[in-house]
Amino acid sequence: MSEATATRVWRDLRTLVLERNERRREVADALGMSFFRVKALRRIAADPVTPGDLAADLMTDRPYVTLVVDDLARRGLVERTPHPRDRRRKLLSVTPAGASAAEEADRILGTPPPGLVALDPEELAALDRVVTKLLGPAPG
Amino acid sequence: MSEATATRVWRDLRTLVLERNERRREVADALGMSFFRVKALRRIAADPVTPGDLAADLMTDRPYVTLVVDDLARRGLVERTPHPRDRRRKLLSVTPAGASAAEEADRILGTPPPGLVALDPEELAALDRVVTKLLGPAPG
DNA sequence: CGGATTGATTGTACGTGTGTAACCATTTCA
DNA sequence: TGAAATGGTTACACACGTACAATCAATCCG
Repeated sequence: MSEATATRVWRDLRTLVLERNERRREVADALGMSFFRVKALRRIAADPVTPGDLAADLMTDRPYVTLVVDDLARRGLVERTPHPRDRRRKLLSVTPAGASAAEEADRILGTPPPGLVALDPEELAALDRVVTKLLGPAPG
Repeated sequence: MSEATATRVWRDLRTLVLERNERRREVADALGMSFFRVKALRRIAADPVTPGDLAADLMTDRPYVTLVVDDLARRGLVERTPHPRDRRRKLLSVTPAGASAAEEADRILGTPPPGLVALDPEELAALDRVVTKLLGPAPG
């Protein structure tokens, strides 16, 4: 019984996030770049990284990160600075323009759907508790 | 206050669905095709459609649907049959092999994460209520 | 010191998805 | 009946992401 409920809830959660509130296209249009590059920019804006680490985070390889960073740098959003302790590496960081672009992306992606905001406080609090629990210990 | 909570819950929901349980790659690997084509196959399996309607559902254009359906047909997963009332149109439907491939995709995508199954029945029921409400009236 | 390894880059090839124009058969409608 | 519109297809150009091989500087380690 509970398993069937879990399956239905999971399907509904996917529908909510992936279908009713899919904003990849919106963000990509707003920033004028592919969603993949938005992810790269947001990752760099969150905290400076080396190209190698960025490649791992994006599930891609280093050569392609070079191309993506070239593009972001050409747009004036990202800078390459030398790594303080390893001259082979570079540190990728955002420029002010890059930071504000990343903020816009965060704003678009992070704005909760109206229905969520309109929930009764008790329902929202209950949802908050459960979701926090789900993200907590087990990576499930 | 409630708005801040909604924002946090939304971020957590996105993390849960998009990061902790992203299965696009897994499904694509399992079926040996791109996730986009998996979506096409699942859509056709759910109910026969015309190429034009499928294009609208997939947010793409008709010419590309032709290519995708060519590929799925070459794999023996999809068939084109004449439309009963309009000889311009065609009806796309799955073969038995296509149906079972779509079922496998559904199984992979639809299996709830362990943490969700492990919830207390009351918590799961509460989550079920709220999520159902969110999907209900307003499209938010 | 000197070979092996690491990190970033360049280059190349390929599959995939988007967008557009053109074509043909069929249907709709004046 | 004949012009316009619709639906699927073919063809083409292009951006994007994946995957490898190779190169070079810097670092690590025996």
